[in-house]
Amino acid sequence: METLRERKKARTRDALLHAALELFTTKGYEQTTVDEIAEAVDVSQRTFFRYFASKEEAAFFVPRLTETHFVDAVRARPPHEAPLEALRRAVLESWDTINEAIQQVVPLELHMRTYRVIESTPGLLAAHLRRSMELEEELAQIIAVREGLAMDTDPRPRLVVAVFGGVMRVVERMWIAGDDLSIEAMRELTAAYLDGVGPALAGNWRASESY
Amino acid sequence: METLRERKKARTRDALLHAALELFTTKGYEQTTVDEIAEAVDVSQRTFFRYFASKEEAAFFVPRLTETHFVDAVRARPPHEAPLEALRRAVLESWDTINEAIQQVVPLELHMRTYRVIESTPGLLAAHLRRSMELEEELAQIIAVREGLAMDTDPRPRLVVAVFGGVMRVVERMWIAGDDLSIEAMRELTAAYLDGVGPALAGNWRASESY
DNA sequence: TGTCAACTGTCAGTGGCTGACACTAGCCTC
DNA sequence: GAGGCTAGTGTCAGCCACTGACAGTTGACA
Repeated sequence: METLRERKKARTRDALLHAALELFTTKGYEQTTVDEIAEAVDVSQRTFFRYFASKEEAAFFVPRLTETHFVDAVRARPPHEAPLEALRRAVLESWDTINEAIQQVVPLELHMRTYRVIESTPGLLAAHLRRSMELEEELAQIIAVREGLAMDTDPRPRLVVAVFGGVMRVVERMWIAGDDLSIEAMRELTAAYLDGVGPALAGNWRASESY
Repeated sequence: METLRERKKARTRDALLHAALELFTTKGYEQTTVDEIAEAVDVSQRTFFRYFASKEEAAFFVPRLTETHFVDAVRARPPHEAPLEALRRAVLESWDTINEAIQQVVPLELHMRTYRVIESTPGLLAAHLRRSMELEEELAQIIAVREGLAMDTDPRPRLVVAVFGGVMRVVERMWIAGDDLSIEAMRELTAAYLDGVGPALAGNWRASESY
């Protein structure tokens, strides 16, 4: 059974999160002070910092969920798949299931708006990239274990993951820049770009005008 | 002719830069306050912020030089080279010439130490990654022009550059982690990893145990 | 040499973040 | 169901990065 204390805690945390994201997406991240967030929920500033280690952490609360979700999907991939193939299937698959998980915490539309804020706020973008790098390190670890390799001596786990991460960041960018924000659009971009890497690296682009 | 004012200005900027990097590398970036840096040069804190927009900017003063240097090298590549080939040659080439340029501003050894601080300080690492991303955007632009493509519709410029950037970040990581900090070691890593990308993506690693 | 502009110091203030302490409210035991 | 225990909170004081405003100083240039 859930105690009253815990329910109360969860409620203020949710309230703080909502207030924060709502303010970030309306008046901008840097223009929003922690005092304002706290005031909107009617708690002290000090309390905000007991729930979130920093103002930044509030912005990345939902993204953190999706990352965990994706990592789990990679871990669940059958070991006979080649590394890049496993990563590819894991992303495509995790998108189908992640939305429900998000919506239990925050309206999907609010999360989308937040994502835009992250991409357009220098400080948040920087933090996002560092988080991506940490995630890549974790993925490389998983791949290395799958393939029975030592990451210290063999760079290949990190290389595939780095390439994969690079492509995914281009996908994010193009997806957000475009006007079709559906999951399907994202799936198509992902598939197309991952397929496009090989040819793009080869480099005789003038011969094959496929775009 | 150089005026006295300008010389004086250059001298305080150099002094501030040196003091900052020296403090960063000895007691750590976050443990160093701007007041300490200013005090070491015997100027007011306000003056520091007139030379550097932020504490961060001081840490990235030298890296910014090397980036510009590298971008110039890419621009100078003959247009018949394939994109990835041009990028590859540009890095390898720019390393040979960059060191002199650095040493005119800061002792090479101090710069190395600073680089380590950047990689191990979360806030600086995040900033570094964002800078890398901006650099990649610039490179993609150059590539797009070289190949006569529109970046809005054709993702290939961004894709090659993203892959290239990803590999270079792995190179940085492994190079700093290793114990051979010579330029030659870096050249070898770069060449090996760039060559290794294709095979690593293919994925049947168990067949070819080349590492 | 005197005037103008650039450079600097001082001061006051904002915002993110932290430690310390006192207080309140839910929990658990007797 | 009254007691103590403890988790959660508010208040206060303070650090640090950073900024605007104003006044003083010092190099440039006629």
